[in-house]
Amino acid sequence: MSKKIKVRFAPSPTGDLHVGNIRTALFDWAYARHTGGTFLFRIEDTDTTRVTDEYINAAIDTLKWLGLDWDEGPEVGGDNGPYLQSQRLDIYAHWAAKFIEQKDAYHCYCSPEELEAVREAQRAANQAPGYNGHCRDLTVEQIAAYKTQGRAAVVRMRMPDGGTTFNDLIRGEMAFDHKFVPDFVLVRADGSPLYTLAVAVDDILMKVTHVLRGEDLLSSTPRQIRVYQAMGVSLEDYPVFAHLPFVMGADNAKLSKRNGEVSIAWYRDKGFLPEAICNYLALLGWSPGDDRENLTMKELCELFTVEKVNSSPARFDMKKLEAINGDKIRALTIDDFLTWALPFLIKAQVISGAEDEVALVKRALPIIQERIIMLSEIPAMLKFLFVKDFAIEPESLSKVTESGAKDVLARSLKELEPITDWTHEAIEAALRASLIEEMGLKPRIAFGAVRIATTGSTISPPLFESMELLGKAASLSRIAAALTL
RNA sequence: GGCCCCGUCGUCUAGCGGCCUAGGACUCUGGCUUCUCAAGUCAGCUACGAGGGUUCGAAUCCCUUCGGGGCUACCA
Repeated sequence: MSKKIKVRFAPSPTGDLHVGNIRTALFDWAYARHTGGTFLFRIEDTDTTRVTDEYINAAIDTLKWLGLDWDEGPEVGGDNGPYLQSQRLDIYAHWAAKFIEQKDAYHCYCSPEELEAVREAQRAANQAPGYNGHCRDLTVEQIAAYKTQGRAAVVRMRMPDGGTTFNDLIRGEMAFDHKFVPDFVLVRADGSPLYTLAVAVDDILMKVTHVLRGEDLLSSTPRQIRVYQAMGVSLEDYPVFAHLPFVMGADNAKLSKRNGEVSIAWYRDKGFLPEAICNYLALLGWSPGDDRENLTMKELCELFTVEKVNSSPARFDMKKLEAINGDKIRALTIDDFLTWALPFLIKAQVISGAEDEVALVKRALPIIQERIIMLSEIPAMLKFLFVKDFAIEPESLSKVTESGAKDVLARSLKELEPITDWTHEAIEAALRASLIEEMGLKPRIAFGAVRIATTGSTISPPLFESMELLGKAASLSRIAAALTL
């Protein structure tokens, strides 16, 4: 029996989680769910100068919002915690000491300045910059001398001659010659651990079986494997690696602040649905193999396999995300749509959230559902139903003050006044009979004038439905008001 | 510079030696529908980076080349 699959997502929250992080998290999660395995969430906060509590909490919040639930990690706990590396310092210290004792690692007394000088020289000589092994085999006298100078040492892993090979699930057989993998630092001079130590130790201790991560970590894999060896892990207990291709910005550079929106918080504020974001991101670097594209989270889990992940990088395309978001919004039930819409309307101060307002919003949602691609468009679309100080947008004013329009409005007023059952059918029947048939006007001209008078804009939800929602009193008073302009 | 990864329409992709005069989706263009805007629907544009091989046959295999990206930290 093969062991149960455990996939981990281990971000280093040095800022808000961005699109690339989330795509990785999504794949990690989907793979765990697909295989019936465990999804583990770990915070890599060994770089205390860059990771903050605020970012950690934001990361937790973002994953929850997206619906990527984890089985082990912050808040939910688990048998292999703690899941914040900053709380596991003693564990790393133990292994670092052991590595030194085993001579797998050694103290390096070179100062940052000296190392930089070496690299500078290497660059000048057109050589590959990298640690030159200066402190690999210091004598006791040399060590004593350094100590007398008061030098603090880092712990460096000794890379043996030879190479490392491993099978990447996405890229196949990978081979790295140790000539190009210099001895690397495990522990800083102040005693704090580095990612290089912590990832490897944690993946083993937390019994992670599959490491799916960004391809930027591909060339650091031999270092992780070196740590497994030093830990005495047997080959069959090494995690399996799969290096995901990048998500890039429009100009082919890595996605960044200046190159497309990266922060998931931005997408949330804009009114993208989590399911749309996940659906779109899943299609970046992966496809189910057939022509299916509109997938629910459930279908995603059922269909997702690492083998189907592409090896080439993908460009982020906002237009396609928008298209998918529009699809997802249209697929929402009215109750769900209402739940998503309300916060946007309240935040924009279109409504306060009162019961009668919510009821009206609920009636109005069906007519705007197929007209928006983002939830943030809702306030502008429904504003006309709620504004106290109604005013026609300046750029459309002329279309309602011209004499032809005046005739249309005057006639409309006359025809609408007697209507007792204020429904869009009755409104439409009355206006069509008078404006189109009797006055012989083109619908777009006639209805255009009424639209501007009642909704304040040339663009609105369907006119008759809008007027029904607005109510008879408000509709008539707005038309009457337009007549006086 | 060195090491590594990658290369099919504008974009995301299907394709894993013959089913490909390369399919789907988004975008774009045009038509239909139509009270505006959408939605829907129909049609169209556009791709195997280049050059060599291997083969009866290559987008699919090999080599070279060009192009893009990553790593080369006491970041992750």
